[in-house]
Amino acid sequence: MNALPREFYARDVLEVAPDLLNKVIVHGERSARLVEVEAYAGTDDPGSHGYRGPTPRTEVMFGPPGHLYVYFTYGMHWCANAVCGADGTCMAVLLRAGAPLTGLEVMRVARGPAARRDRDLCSGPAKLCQALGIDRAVNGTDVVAGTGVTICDDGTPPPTDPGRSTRIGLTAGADRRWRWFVTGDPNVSR
DNA sequence: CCGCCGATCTTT
DNA sequence: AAGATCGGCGGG
Repeated sequence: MNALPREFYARDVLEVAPDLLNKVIVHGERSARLVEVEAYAGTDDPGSHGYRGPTPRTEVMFGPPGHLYVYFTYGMHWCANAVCGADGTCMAVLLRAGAPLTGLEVMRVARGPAARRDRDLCSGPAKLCQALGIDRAVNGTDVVAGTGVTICDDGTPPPTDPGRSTRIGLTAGADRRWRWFVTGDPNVSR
């Protein structure tokens, strides 16, 4: 299973986001197949953390593609994005949900008693990070290098006709249909 | 299954 | 003061 090359990410986020469906995110022995993503397009996008320009929090999104932008929200949750586009631009794909593949025992411990079923492990952006052990420690790390958090291609193609909708949980920029998901997958968030 | 509410703290 | 969320609880 090969890490996706840097060029994969060095494109417009609206091309990269649907292409990330069915790719595999790996962290140590834990892995999950991505089934739900959202695109965020920086300074043109009122829904993006980067809308008002770079800050200490968002500087990773303005950097080179193929890195992880991890942010903390609601006082308790981590969420992860794959940074896209050219260095200096601000584009990222929020990794919203995955189908657990390996390391399910470790994921269950990490997620705690709320995760009764397998589909409770990775079926949301903060659940995915908690299950995979993604937090501040891996913000800015390279997902191409093959060390640490890596996004891989195991040969499964993206769906030819993915589900599509507006993004979830936004007030600003809520009208853009920049969410893609694997239709019918039980791990897609609600 | 659905909807509401509180938790908790960083960022602006 | 609000936020790219989640889990528990109550009702249908």
